[in-house]
Amino acid sequence: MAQIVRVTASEEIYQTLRDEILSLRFKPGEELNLQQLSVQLQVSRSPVRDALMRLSSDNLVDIFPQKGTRVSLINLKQVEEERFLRKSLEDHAVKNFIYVARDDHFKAMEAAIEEQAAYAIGDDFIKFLEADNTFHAIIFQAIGMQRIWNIILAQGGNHHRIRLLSFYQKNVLADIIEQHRLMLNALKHKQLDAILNLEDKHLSKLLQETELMVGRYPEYFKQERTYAPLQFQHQQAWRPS
Amino acid sequence: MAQIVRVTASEEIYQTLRDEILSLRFKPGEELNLQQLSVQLQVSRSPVRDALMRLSSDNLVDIFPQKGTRVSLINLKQVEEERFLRKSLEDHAVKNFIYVARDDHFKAMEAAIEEQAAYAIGDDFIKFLEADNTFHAIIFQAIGMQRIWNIILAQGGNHHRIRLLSFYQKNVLADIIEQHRLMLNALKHKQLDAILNLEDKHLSKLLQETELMVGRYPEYFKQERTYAPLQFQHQQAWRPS
DNA sequence: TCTAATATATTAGTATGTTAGACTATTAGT
DNA sequence: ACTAATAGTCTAACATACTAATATATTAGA
Repeated sequence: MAQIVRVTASEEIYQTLRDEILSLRFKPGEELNLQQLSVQLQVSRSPVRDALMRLSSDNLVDIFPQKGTRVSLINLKQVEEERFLRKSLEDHAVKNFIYVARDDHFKAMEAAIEEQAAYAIGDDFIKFLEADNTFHAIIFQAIGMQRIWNIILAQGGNHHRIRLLSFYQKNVLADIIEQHRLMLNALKHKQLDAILNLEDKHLSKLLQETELMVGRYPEYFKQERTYAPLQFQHQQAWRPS
Repeated sequence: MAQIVRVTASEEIYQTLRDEILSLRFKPGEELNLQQLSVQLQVSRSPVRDALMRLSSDNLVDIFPQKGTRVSLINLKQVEEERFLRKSLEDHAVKNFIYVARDDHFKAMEAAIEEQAAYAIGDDFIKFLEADNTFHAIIFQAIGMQRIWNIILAQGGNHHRIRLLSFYQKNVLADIIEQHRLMLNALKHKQLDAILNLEDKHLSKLLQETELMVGRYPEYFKQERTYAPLQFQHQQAWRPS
């Protein structure tokens, strides 16, 4: 049964823009002009608007009615919540995973680590993060919770971007690879406590790095608690400069 | 500072339709005609379409391009995943909650339980479920993770609907209230294990009820893998073995 | 020079027209 | 009667037009 997957313009544009934002090629705070985008992408405003609305519900863009749209700043409160989400779900997933894990899962995870190592050498941060995601995705795949992983991805835009920034720090990549090796080993031996501790360690490291990142790229971060723009109706004071 | 909250037609329609679906006034499987809805709601197709797209990413409607749109059937696999999501996040939340819980939190939870009891007497299932949600929302509110609770709500449409169906069973409401009382008591005494066990018990009860519901309302459930509707969400690259 | 009123430009939200895919009913050919 | 082609009728996706809200530039008045 050959499924014909119809890819709409809206879907394609969504993926394209999401990619640009998550890769930081579109900078946090950067203006996104609907009119201009539709000209560049050679389509009408409708599919572009659809894509921007979806990105808004991903918290990746802020839409200010009658004012403009911009790539969302990295909101530290949201990063915290995305990490809470991720930690909760991974802990639970891992608990189930050790009972169903098969050798081919471990093989795939090893492959993902090797892939990471290769991209680390070439300093290809984006591919590195993709391989990192693959490593974790395998766990959710194995327990039949693919959709849960998709939620983590969809809701993890702020976390994703700050991680990408952190890769510019020395040793960060090597540390991640080492942690993955340790984690894989613990998974193989069903050492649940060790796994959860590793994750905690990983997370506290990220917290340290976050401070560094805010210091280095202050313009990318939401500094003050202002009025949070809601998904589709907003009332925030923001002036395009 | 009087914030003028601009409520768009699109937003209003989204809430309205979502309400209709979650309350089961719109039946699972029921067709939703864009043209027809826009006439009924006295607006153009645009805001209705926006609302339907958002409902699609909530997994509450399925959009089949060039074919039609319908209220999504209750997908048991998705129910399972929504419960995984909820259980993971609540466990983690409760662990944090017992350290920050104050008396006014407990008071609010007691009030929510009393509210439930009142609605149970009147067999107002929808309000009952609202009060149920309030009970759990307080925990997330207390630990500053309101957005996490919003994710549970947004992603919990299938779970919500099957719970609502289950209320037609005898004793279900009374059992839930009793469980909440036990849980609140355990929370007050920081008995973490007791809380987690109560949640597990609660969940296994739901599994039993699920089977009953499928038998009673088979037309509301997705039985077989048919054509996958176009999903407005991110697809992950890794393929199953 | 400074402030206030007003015109102008720009924006997202909404309305409406058009296109193309998917199904159904009908008809033509055997 | 049965199949194959086709016309007609649905639909959502996409394009375009319009409206109302908001920011900015300009002007008038002191």
